[in-house]
Amino acid sequence: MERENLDRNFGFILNDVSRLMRTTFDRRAKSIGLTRSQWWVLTHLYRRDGLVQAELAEILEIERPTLGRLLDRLEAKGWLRREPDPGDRRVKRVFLTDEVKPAMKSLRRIAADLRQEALEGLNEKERERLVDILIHMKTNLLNLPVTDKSKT
Amino acid sequence: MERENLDRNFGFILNDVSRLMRTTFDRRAKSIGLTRSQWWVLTHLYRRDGLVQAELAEILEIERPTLGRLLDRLEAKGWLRREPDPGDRRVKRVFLTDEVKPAMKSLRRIAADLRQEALEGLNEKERERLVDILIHMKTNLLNLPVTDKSKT
DNA sequence: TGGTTATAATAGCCTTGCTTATTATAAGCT
DNA sequence: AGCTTATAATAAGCAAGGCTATTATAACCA
Repeated sequence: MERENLDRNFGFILNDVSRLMRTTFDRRAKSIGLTRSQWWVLTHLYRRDGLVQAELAEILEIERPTLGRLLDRLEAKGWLRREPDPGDRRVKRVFLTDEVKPAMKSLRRIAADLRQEALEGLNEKERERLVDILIHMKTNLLNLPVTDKSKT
Repeated sequence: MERENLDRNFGFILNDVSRLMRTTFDRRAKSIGLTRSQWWVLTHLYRRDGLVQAELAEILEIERPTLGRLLDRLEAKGWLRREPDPGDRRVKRVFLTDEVKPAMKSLRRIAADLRQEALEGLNEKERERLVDILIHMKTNLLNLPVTDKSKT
């Protein structure tokens, strides 16, 4: 047991697969000028335009400063704009610009293709099972106590 | 189909799970002063000390500059040292220092605990199946053509 | 031998994560 | 009203990915 099989360490395979999906997507989307993370932001705004930054960060499950910088870049490139909230001067609401729509279509296609290629050779049942397992794991991880727990 | 279910987009769930594993590990390992990526480097060196940087990057499946900076930090903190190769002056070989061994034990424990917690509620068969699926996906992704393929 | 090609490591730049700390503004309480 | 607490956004700093370009050295070949 000193010699666990590193090649089947699922934590790192998970990491590898996740990284490969991200980098492949980013390479393919490069000509459009968007990364996968940026596309994901736009996708959510596309469904619910005018969100407050804090809400959007919550939905995307990333920290607010992380989202802040993503929005900086997206705004600089003209994909969205931030507008002050009339009722609360701390708040900024985020709105997509019109340039977004056509790009979204290409990106959705890139995403769908990549998903298809990644899952090639797995039948529908296996795919469903995979998603179920991942959701299960995510729930496990979100329910971990925040504290160190190096005892037990 | 305009309204695909974002919550079951496996690419992003995968990303979430991977990120949660990483950040949880890193928080727990913080007191030791190592990150998960750094631990992974040490783990491989522990098995094969004295590797050339390029070989190590290949094994870890990360780019050489990425590894280079990881090694910078690890070297600065005294976990390893780089030594010139006597036969090829371009090459540096990487060796663990003695401080590493005790830390490795704690980290292996943190990793095992986390793995256990993440997989809680999944039986052995499901776990095996998960790893099989992930390896399958990884193979798919590694075999993708490098080119853009926005046709097809 | 000398010129070209290939390889190892690194520098430099960009993105996206997380943390912690600041600043401005709201909300809530006495 | 005024004080305290909470919240929104951002700044600043660190880590780890990627990519491209540089530099030093080997290897190859003519």
